Amino acid sequence: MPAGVWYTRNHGSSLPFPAEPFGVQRIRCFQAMPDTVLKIQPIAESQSLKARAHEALRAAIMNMNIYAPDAELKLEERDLSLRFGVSRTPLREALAQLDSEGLVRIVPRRGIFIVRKTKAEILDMITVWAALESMAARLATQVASDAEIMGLHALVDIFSTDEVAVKMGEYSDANIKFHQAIIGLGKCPLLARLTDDLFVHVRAIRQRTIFEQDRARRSIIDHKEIINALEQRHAERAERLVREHTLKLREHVERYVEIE
Amino acid sequence: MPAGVWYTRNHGSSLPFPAEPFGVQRIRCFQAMPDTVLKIQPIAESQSLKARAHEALRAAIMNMNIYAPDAELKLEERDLSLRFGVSRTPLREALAQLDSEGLVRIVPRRGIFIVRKTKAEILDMITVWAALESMAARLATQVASDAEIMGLHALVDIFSTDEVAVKMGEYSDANIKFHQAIIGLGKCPLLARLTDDLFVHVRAIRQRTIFEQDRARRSIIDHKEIINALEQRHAERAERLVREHTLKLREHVERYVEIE
DNA sequence: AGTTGGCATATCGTATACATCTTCACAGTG
DNA sequence: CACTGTGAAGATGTATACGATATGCCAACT
Repeated sequence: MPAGVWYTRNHGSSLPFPAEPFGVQRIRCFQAMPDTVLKIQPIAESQSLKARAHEALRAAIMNMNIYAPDAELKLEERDLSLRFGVSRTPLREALAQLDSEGLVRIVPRRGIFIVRKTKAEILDMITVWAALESMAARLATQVASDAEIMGLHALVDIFSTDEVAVKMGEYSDANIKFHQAIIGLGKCPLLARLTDDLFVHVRAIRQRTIFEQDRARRSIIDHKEIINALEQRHAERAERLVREHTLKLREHVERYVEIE
Repeated sequence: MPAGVWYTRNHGSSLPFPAEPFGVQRIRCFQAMPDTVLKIQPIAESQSLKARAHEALRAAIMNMNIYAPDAELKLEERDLSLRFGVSRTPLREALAQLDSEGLVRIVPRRGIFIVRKTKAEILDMITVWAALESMAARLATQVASDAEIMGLHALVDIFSTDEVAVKMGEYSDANIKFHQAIIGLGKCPLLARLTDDLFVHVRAIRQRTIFEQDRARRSIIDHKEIINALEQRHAERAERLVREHTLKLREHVERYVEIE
């Protein structure tokens, strides 16, 4: 058994269990594998309070309709601290991260506010989304498997262009999943991470606008064309269709949507 | 003088001076303007220690060649705390931000490490850069002024394709500025912010590769074509040229550059 | 000789304490 | 009546304290 294995195991992870200070007990964590060589899989890093607070806050904000007129946008550290049961320190570190992700804004000495984007910022986000998703589509034509591309049909075909009006809620979900799926097919983790940060806001807009002005029906048509381009491995076309599709959303928002 | 002016002035900013707690003294900040109406420009927010630490660390990391074999990648909180002259708390908040920006990685209980990207991650970053800059080019054809586009010549024309070999250092700078300029012309702040996060790494790669294999000469040719497309307000072409130009870099890195 | 166990030290994560600033209300003044 | 100044209360920014864990060294053992 090479010594390096143990270093690998130890590197970059502290233990997920609260108390287990003994080397011997650590070894017990390793279960005998059927293979002849011990296969080490990295242990999930112990979630620091900071990390957990970050996750919880992010989830909470994403589940909240921040564009509702009566949305409570101010966060109070002491309140959060009490509700999470941790002190302000890890909380503030989590908030600092959310700040640089653009989800909240820390105004020195004034407080922490959930960010409600202005219309201009939302248009920017849609633009960036178009750039990223269209690149993902381009990549997908090169790296996605046929099966993966085929999987997209499930998010589109069940809705005929007529049925859409009936299954509104479902289609809104499927619509959003479709776009996420394309980004996934690009197999570029950074692309996925960046769109994650935009997701809260773009999702809210997609949900809000999908049933305005016949957009759902046209959306399905676009999606089918996109799948087709991907299936044909036509990079330029797939990229262009995705970009144009998202820029249509941008156009629609610019013309018809009033924020606040 | 409308009362609202004062609110505007006070909102979202505390004072940039260390000690000035009196309203009367604050009023002295306002200088008489030639116009009849007092023009208020928002005062830069008082830099919290956190913000300053963030800025300083970011600058320090960006000025460091993190890909040098002997680069010191581990950061120690106490050391930084002493050198900055602030306590660990604001420092840690700054580091939490740098972590979510991807510039450093906080490994619980192990320390804080400046992130050295893997080759795969660098390829991803270049890909994303291509997506963003090409979108910026598209936007630039619509929103940039003629004068702004003309300004790009300054970063290209001074280097003839022959001279490039001579003025290596200068061209490396100009090359990078050219790409930043294009992104600026898109006038989409989000686009600029996202590329900022990629900048450290992409810049390092551009600097490292620009003089390999005749790339500088070809780069100038590409840049001239890009300017031309922008001048003609040809969105599709500008976008395509920028994308292809950056994807050439990606290709080059993938083939010839070894990271670590 | 190489490996294991124990201990000291340094560093990190978190909690708490303190200083400062903002906010809000109300009294005072023209 | 409107505006300005004052003060208390609450919230934030920062410093420090403390417990827990990782690391490195040295001795003991196989």
